Amino acid sequence: MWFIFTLMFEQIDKFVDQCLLLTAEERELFHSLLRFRKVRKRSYLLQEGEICDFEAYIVKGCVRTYYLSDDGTETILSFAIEDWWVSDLYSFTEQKPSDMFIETIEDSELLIIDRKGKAELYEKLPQFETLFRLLVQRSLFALQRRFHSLVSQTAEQRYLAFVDKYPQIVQRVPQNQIARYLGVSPEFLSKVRSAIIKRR
Amino acid sequence: MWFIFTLMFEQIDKFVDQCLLLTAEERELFHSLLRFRKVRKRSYLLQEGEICDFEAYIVKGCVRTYYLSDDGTETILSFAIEDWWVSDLYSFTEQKPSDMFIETIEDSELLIIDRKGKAELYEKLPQFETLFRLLVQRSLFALQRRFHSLVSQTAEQRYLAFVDKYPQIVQRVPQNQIARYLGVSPEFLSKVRSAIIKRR
DNA sequence: CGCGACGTTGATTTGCCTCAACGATTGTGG
DNA sequence: CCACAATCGTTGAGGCAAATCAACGTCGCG
Repeated sequence: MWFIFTLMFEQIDKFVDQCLLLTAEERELFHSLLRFRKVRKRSYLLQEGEICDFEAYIVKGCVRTYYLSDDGTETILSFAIEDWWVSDLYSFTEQKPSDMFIETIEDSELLIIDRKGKAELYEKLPQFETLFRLLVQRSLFALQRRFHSLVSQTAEQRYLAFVDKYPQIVQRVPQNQIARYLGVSPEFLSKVRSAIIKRR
Repeated sequence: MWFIFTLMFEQIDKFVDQCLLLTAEERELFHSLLRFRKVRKRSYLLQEGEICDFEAYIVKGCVRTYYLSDDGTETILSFAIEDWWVSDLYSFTEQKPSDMFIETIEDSELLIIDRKGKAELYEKLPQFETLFRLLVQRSLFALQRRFHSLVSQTAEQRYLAFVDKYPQIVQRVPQNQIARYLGVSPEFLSKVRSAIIKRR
C-alpha cells in the first residue's frame, strides 16, 4: 500500500523541494494535510456563490478558472495543468462567496488542502508561508504582463505569444476557450488564425 | 529630535498594527530598516532597465507605475497614494532588470526598505512575511477584478466604477493618465465624460 | 509673455463583436 | 452499432466601440 502513496506524492514533493528543505517528519506532516481526489472532465471544483475551501495541486489533468457575466460570456482567468495550483484565493482567504467558476477540462487528479489544513501548515511549518508567498507573487507577475499585453497588443500578437509560451495548453484546450483567455471572441480568433496561415 | 521620528513613523506603525502585534523593540528594529526620502513631483523612483532595490511606503504623495511601449504609449499598471506600498516586485525579488517605470505624480514622502533590509526583516521578524503575503494577495485580487472589467465592460462602465471607487485619485491625477489606467485613449475618455454629462 | 501640458471636439478608420448559417467531429443513449 | 445531439471550428455580412489624427482652446508656469 505505501508505495501508492509514495508515487502519489512524488510530484508534489519535487515541487516543494525546489523551494524548501524538509525533514522526513516534516514531509509526512505535510502529506497528512493533503487529500487525494480524482475528478472527471467537465466537473466543477467551485461555482459562483460558493465559499472556496481548497487549494488544489494538479497531479494530472487540466483546469480552468473563469468569470461568467450576466449576458453569458465567460472571461477565462487562468488555465492550470500538471504541477500548478488552482483555487479562488480571494474566496479562500477572505471566506467570502466566490464570483468565479473552477472547472476541469480533462479528467484530473488533485491533491487538496483545505483552510484548516493550510492554517495548520503555516503554523507548524512556517517555511511554507515563503513558498506560497512566492507562488502568489508569480501569479501577480504573470497577470501584470497579461494585463499589459491586453491593452497594448492586437489579438494576433497575443495569440502568437500564447502559442509560443504555452504550446502544451494549445494542444489540450478547445480553441474557443483560448479565445476567451486572450480576451477576444471565438469567431475572431478563428479569423486571426486563418489570416496567419494564409499569409505564409 | 526623537519626536520627528515618532511623527514620521506614526502612519506606518498604524498600518502595521492592523495586521501585527509588535513589542517596542521589534518596532524599533523595523524602523531601523526604513529610510525616509522626499522626492519632487515628476521624478522617477525606477526606470526601465534598472533593477528595483526598494519597496516604498507612501507617507505622503502620489505615484504611478507604468509600462512604455515601443510606439510611446503608456500602460498604467497602478496609482498609489498615502498608506500604500509601491515597487516593481518582480524586479525586486528576481533581481532582474525592470520593464516598467515608477514616477511621482506629486511631491512625495516615502519610507524605503531595500533588499537587504527586507531579508533582515523576514529573518528577524517573520511575522512580516504574513503581512507582505497578504499585501501581494490583495494586489492580485485587485488586478484580477480589473482584468475582468477590462474585457467584459465598456469604457464608460469602467470609468464610472473608477470614479466611484477612487474619488480621491480622480482629483489628484491628470485625466489622460486615468484614461490609460482604464485602458482607453485620453481622447475617448474625454468623449465618454461629455456623454455622461450631457445625458443628465 | 510664450511654451508646454492638458483637455476637448470632429472626421475618419479599424479592430473586433454579433448574429447567422454551415460542416466536421465527438459522444451518448436507445 | 447506429442515430441524433452537442460541441467545436469556420466563414460572411453588418455594426459598433474605440483608436487615430488633427486642430483648437485653456491654463499654469518658467
